Parts: sequence; structure tokens; C-alpha cells
Amino acid sequence: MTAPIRQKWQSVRDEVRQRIHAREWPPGALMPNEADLATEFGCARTTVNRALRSLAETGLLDRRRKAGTRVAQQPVAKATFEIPVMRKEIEARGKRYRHELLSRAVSVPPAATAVAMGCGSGAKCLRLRALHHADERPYALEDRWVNLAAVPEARNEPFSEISANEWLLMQVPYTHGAIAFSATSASNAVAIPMGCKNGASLFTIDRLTWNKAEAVTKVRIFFQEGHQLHTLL
Amino acid sequence: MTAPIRQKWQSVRDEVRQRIHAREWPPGALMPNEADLATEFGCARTTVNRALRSLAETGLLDRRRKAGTRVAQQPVAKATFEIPVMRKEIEARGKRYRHELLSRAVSVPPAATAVAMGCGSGAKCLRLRALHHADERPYALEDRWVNLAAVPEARNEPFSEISANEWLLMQVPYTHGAIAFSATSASNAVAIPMGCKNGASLFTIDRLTWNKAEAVTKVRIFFQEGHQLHTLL
DNA sequence: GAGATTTTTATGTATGCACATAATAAGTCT
DNA sequence: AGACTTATTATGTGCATACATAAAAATCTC
Repeated sequence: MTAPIRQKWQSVRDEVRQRIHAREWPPGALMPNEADLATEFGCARTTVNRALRSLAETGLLDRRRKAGTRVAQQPVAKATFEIPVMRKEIEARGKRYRHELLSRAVSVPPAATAVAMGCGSGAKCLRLRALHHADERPYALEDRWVNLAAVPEARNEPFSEISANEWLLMQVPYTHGAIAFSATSASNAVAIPMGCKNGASLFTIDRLTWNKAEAVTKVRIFFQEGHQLHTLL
Repeated sequence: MTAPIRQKWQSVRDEVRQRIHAREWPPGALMPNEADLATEFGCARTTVNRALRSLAETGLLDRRRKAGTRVAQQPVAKATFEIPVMRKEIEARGKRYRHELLSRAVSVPPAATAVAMGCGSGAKCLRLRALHHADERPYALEDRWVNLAAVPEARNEPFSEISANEWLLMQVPYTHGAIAFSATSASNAVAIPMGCKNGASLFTIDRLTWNKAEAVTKVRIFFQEGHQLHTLL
């Protein structure tokens, strides 16, 4: 007898996953409907629904009304990354965190940046460059533009103690955003503060956040050489 | 009157999100409990539960039994990426896909690789190197080890027509895996087939997949310079 | 008063039922 | 046959209810 150590919908989920892996229901196959599965597993349809829904969310199943539930042909791997606040990320690795402001100036961003942020081409922004240290070694370099039209309070914040990274999160609500990962080659402006070779390959995150229709901030973060972002799936 | 265009749990979710963005419930604040919210919204507690659960999954809320539901202090951004099959990714960009096998050989992987895969140090593996082209230009270079103990059928598959990328997905079930993103500097072995400069910064994905306790395959994919992986949040 | 024990409470899950909705399948008319 | 209409069906959602469970709060014990 299979003791339901976990909750019931989870054991249904696991059993279904099991059968899929065992090729009992091969890719593309049409599964029995919820009602039948419920009978088989001896539970309510709601419970089966919960289990199948969670599998569909991970991309293992394709579900359509009336058409039924089928095993995905090519389960698109979905990798979910948590992008933590820099300080927490570093402290989680058991290292001491320090934030160092490199520069702070109000200026008009270059055209490309202004376009990306969707703010007028003459919009005043606060530009911040800062280093995040882990045990006194440069961990990441942050190059940020803050839209002063959206966040006028930023004009009076020195950002010497608290990083913009954290300050914005505390002060400014945002509704949505975009993230992009890439690899960039360290220019001199990056290599010198980071203490790496010119031309080094740096893992880079670009992030744009919005509040309603207004861009709040655009940031590019360069991580030290060899940095990896990983997750399980 | 707010017409519930969407389903009810979704409008509850949206309304709650709205209030959080409006700072009615600032970060860290304790929200009313499910029962009270249900009364306020005029729906069943189940419905509120569904809404709050979905917000908790995105990291906007922290929920604990008895302690209640509170707005996350620092909403950890969760970025979900879909890692599609290479061919689909390229075709989705409206380009022609072509797969080119560079080399195929059975050998014993270097110690580091064997350890990562958790297979014996003398385990026979199939090593495949292949290029994925988009409109006849190198798009990504794949360097893969396939554990022949786990996938003996791979020994007889030429991989000239179909990429290992797709073949494995079709043939071999897997239970779990790990993914890591990083930036690497192109060595000669990579730069030459990719047609990029030696030392170029390449966005790199490492992926390891398992079936039960057995490693199936380990693959490292180098993307052409400038490649970005992006998602909304 | 420190520590162990019980109570309380908010979330988590399960169930039966009902109805909504999308999409296929069947049937009908010209 | 082809276009249109009408079942049929599997999933999606909502609700009332009940009980499970984790954890904070209150209580008891020494």
C-alpha cells in the first residue's frame, strides 16, 4: 500500500509523472480524463485537476478543453531563476557584503538608453555606478539609470550607505519588467573597477523595470569572471 | 462596478496586486486573512486562496500557516525562461535551421566530466560536437556527452540528420536536471567552428539531465557573440 | 521565570456539487 | 458536398464544508 506521505494531490502528480517517465503514456499520448483518473486514484476530480494543472504549468502536459490532456511532445524545459537582492545573494554564500558607490550624477541618458526606457530623449536621469563586494573582492558592477520623472525622491538619496538595488525595491513599486542574460566582453571602464583583464568574459544581466506605463530604472550588472547562475529543473 | 471579465480568482489576484502596488499594503505588511478577504470580495475562501497562492508563487507574498500572509519585503524576482529545442528557437525567429555534426566518438570522459555526471570514471560515453546554424550562420555550438550505460541505443544513432538535442528528448525520459548559465571566453576549439574571434565572450548554457539516479547526458552550449536570453517578469 | 504543554488560529488540502467554456463531433439544411 | 447549427464532452472555475497542520500565543508546571 502506498502510504500517502505527501499530500494527496502531490502523490497523484508524482504517480502521473512516474507513468510518463515509464513511458506508460509516451510523448503525445492522450491521457485518461480527469474523472476516470479520479476514480482510479480514489479521489475527487478536483484533486486530479490540481495535480494535472501543476504538471501542465511545468510544461510536461498539454491540456485543452474538450480535447483532453496529452503528454507534451517536447517538454520545453522551463528554468526558473530567482534573482535575489545582491546583498542577500552574497551573504547567502557566507561572505561579507559591501557596497561601494563609484559615481553618481544627474544627466541625460544616451539615445539608445532613453529609447529602451521609453522616456523622452531629454529626460533627466540619475546615473549610478556601484560595486558590490564579497569579502572585499569585487563581485559585481552595477551601472544604473534611474528615471527622475518616475522617482523624484532619488535625487536626494546619496546611495552611499544603501545600494540603489535595495533602495528602489523598498521605495518604488513596480508593475512589470524585463530581464535579459548575456555575455559581454569587459571594456576598460568595467575591467578596471572589477579588477579583471580587459576583454574578460563577464556574465551580464540587463534589467528594466516599469511602474504602469513609466520606466523606473534600467540597470546592467556585470558579474565577476566565472560567475554562474544555476537552477534545478 | 468592476465587471469580472476574467475569472474571479484572477480578478481577486489582480485587485490584491493592485493594492500592493498602491502601497495600501506596503512591503512587510500583514494582510487580512483569507476569510475576511473572502467576505470583502464576496467570494468563497477557496477563491481567495487560489489568488493568494498564485501571488505567493511569484514571490510577491510570503505565506505561513497561522502567521498569516504578508507582502514580501524584497520581492525576489523570479525569472522563468523557456529553454526550447534549438531548431524551434531558430525557426521561431524566422530563420532556416540546419544541424551539422562536427564529430562523434565513443570515449571515456575526462575526470571532471565523469564526476559531474556521477558515472564511474571509466564509463563509456558518446561524445558529440555539433553546430546549429541559423540561415547558414553558426548560431550555437553544442558539446555533449551521452552516457552509453543509460542510453545504449545512442551507439547506433548517427546523429547526422537529427540533432542529439532532439533525439534525446524523443527517446529518453528524464526525471530531473540542472541548468547553469555563464559567460565563457572562446577557446580556439570553439572560435574556429563558430567563426568568431579567439577570446570572444560567449553566452554559455551547461545542462545535466538525469533519469532516476543515472546521468543521461551532459551538454555545454556556446551561443554566438551577442546572444541574449530574455524574459518578462 | 524558564521550559514544557495546551489552545488557538490562519493557511493547506480534500470533497461533492454545480455551472461555465472551449472545442470537437454530430447532425441538418440548402 | 459544403456551410451552418446543435449536441457532447473534457477541462476550468466557484462554492460550502470539513478536517489537517504548522506555528504563534496562552497556559501550566516546577
